[in-house]
Amino acid sequence: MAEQNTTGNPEQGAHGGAQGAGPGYDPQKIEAKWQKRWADARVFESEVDPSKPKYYVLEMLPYPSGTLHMGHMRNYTIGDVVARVKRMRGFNVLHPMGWDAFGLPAENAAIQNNTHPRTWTNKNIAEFQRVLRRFGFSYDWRREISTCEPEYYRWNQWFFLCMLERGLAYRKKSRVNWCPKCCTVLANEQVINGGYCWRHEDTLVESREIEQWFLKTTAYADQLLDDLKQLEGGWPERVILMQRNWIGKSQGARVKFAVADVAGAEPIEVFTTRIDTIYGATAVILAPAHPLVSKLLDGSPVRGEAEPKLAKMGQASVKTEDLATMEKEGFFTGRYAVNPFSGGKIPIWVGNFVLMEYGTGAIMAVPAHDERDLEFCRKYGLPVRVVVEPKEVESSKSKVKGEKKVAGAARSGQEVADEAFTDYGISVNSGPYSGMESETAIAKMTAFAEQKGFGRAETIFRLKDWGISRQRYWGTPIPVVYCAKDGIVAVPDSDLPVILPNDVKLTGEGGSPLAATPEFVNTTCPKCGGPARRETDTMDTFVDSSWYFYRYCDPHNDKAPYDSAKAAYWFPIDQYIGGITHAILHLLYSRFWCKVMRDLGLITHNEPAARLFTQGMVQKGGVAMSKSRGNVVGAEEMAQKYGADTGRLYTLFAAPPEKDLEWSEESIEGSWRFLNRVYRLVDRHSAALRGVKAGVGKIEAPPSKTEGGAPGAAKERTLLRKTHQILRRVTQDFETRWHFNSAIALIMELTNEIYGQEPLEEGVRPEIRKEVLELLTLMLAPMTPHLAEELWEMLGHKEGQWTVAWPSFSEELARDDEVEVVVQISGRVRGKLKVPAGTGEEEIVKRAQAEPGIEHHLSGKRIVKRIFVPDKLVNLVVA
RNA sequence: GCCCGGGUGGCGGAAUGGCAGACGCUGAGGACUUAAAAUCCUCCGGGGAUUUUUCCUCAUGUGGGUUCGACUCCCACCCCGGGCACCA
Repeated sequence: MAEQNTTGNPEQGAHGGAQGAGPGYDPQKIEAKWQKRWADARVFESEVDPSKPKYYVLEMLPYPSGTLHMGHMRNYTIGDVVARVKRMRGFNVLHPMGWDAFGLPAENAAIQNNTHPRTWTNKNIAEFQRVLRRFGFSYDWRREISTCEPEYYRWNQWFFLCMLERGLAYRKKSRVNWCPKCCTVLANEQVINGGYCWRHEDTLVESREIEQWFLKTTAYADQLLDDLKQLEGGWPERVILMQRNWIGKSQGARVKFAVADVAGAEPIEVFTTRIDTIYGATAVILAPAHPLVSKLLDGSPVRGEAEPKLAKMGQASVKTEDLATMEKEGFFTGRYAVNPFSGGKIPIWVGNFVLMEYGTGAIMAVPAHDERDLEFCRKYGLPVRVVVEPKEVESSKSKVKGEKKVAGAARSGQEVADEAFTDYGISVNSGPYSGMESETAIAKMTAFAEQKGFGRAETIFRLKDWGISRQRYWGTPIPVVYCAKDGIVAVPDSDLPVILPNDVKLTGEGGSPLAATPEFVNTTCPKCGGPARRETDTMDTFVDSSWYFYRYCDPHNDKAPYDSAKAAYWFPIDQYIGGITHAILHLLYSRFWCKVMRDLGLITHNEPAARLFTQGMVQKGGVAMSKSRGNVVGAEEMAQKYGADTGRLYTLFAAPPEKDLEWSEESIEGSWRFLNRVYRLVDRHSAALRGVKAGVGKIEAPPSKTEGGAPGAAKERTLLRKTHQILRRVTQDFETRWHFNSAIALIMELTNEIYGQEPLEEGVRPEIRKEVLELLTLMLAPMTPHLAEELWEMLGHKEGQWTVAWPSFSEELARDDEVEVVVQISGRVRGKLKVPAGTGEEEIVKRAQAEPGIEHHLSGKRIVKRIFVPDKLVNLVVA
């Protein structure tokens, strides 16, 4: 075994080396040792403590399926570094972990393997937990939650009832997205790539109509939008933007068009953001599903030919992918509408591009100023009437474009050429509004419509209410019963939780498994005591993850979801970390839930997370790691081969945290080598330094040149200077910018410097050697905590490193006494000068001019200007 | 189509408007070794001049601009990645 002392073969650590007790770096042994010490000392357990500043750092909770791979570990490593740095900085850190344990894969796996979703889930949780512990993440495991436990989901039910009581939860029949593979309803957000299931990317989503439970997210649309402002600076701009687009606020007006020549006909309401273009409306177009369509066709002269067309549209594909490119189709209803402004009669059409779900399901077509309308009207020969003209043609660029548009735009409202002019401009051909700027016209015309009672200003949102019903087993039962006498009855609080029965047949064949379980379905009405049926839908799992981080504050509370006082201490989350994939769904629902809880009086803040960080993916072969692609690098495998610290270091070093990272087996070897290098360095010196009384912060001033007359005084100064300079920069990288990769580069640089000064015993006093090596281990502590602890102990410390604060650097020691000043001639580097720090401009210029390599650049020329940056650069501009 | 990111050596990536390529990987050479592994040291963007030392020059997607000085700021364009997309 002796010859293996310095082995760098990672396999040795895992196998032979571990039992050998040789002095080499043995991560298996070291990591187990320190994980136990931390657990015994309860280092990561935290409680409410108003005397200390708090810091809540959280990584998005995982869905426990498949294997934990390095993609997961990157996320947790970033969070762990932040948690450990903040802890070293004196914060009371809350850093919890839990399991998003409900969901379809468990149910599918159970069907496939003939087991129970709970068995499958708990097995995975045990597995995940073991691997996370193996990586030494600083979680307070006492706070672990699992969303499939009744202790947790009971509060989903409780929140649901609160919302039901307040009208925020309601039931309605609605057209839904149905995935034939999941056999369940999907939220809009779960339909991806223009019509495919988010879990089964090859499965086209169908459209069905079912009774569903909804949560009224739209009641908070304005707040969800407005409060995004509070997140600016703390959340990535693009996430804010994606949410803003998703909410899709649109300000405009609702305008009624009366139907001509039909006695008692209901007027058609349209929504428009451009009421100023109404004089240019040449048709009113209804969505095929609009309820007025059949009434208009009733008795219409064209009824015969129109009805088959309507029927055909009704069964058109639901692929939203096609929607964008689909040919616009439509037909005339035989009826006319009256333009409330001009009094003119325009035809009423039905068009497949008009969406029933958006606005009023009807539009006015203004072909001259809307591209879609233009396309439609062209196709069917409807007239195009120009009512807005560009303001003065300012630039040559817009002239080119403008020419095209304005060319045919004769004032008469004849056919215009080519493109619709959709910008704001000046109204023309618009009765009394002609000559007004678009903004003015919009305001005046909206006011007029309001005054006359045929319209009003209106704001609409793209955001829809959140459909939470799932016809599946493995989720939170929705706590209501249906009674023949009393209708929909809420399960009283005292009867919560409505327990998800264990004994259920899972077949995977359509419909809800709960509905086929009579023991669950048949119950009594809480109101009248008569027979009743339970709701058999379960909740979308996004409900679970919408508030789980509050439960971490108070995970065992059986009287309330959490104690408000505890939440008030810990919230908002100071740093939330997760993938960009959750930029809309999870984060929007969480924000909604927060606002509901605030209105319930549970909390007082508006937003759950002050800062959000979206880390990049870990890829292999250019694509994200996933089990289905078969390109995962297993976390446990890494821990066995190199140890957790190497795995952690590599994911931090290989790329900045926000960027995607391409996994490289060769590069991780580099991280492994580096840790070995550090280990050997400290190991070599530890015996001599163990008893030395000195260490961090004890050295405050640089040793003077003459100190002890030692020839190594310069060496000591160099070492101390480098160490403190790097400590300063590493501190910045951790605190202000999360540049973990460059922090590691700096620590490597320091290690190289120390190696370069070996043997340190020659000329460097023990207390200085000790200070330098201690700072090195402390800088590594947040990233490779096990190794750092081990080295700290090797240097003679009885108390764990967790008791030590982040070191502060000494400006005095970091100061350069000699600097290299760059000499530029007319902006080009021509030389460098070594001068004492703080040398003045005159002196530098004098020396620069005397420099041999520089002379010839100056000869025969006149210096017309000079720029001087102290201790950095001098630039002589010559003519 | 609209809105965000991003283009730097063979590769991953560094650079408050001030020496482009830190640090690592790969590769080459050397030391140690009987040998290999490991370790330690040196070199490693292109072109040119100089027999060494060294010097010049081009170079951060392309083209302009601002500046004493631009990877960094401004304008236009090209390419790659992502999001949204008949939203009236």
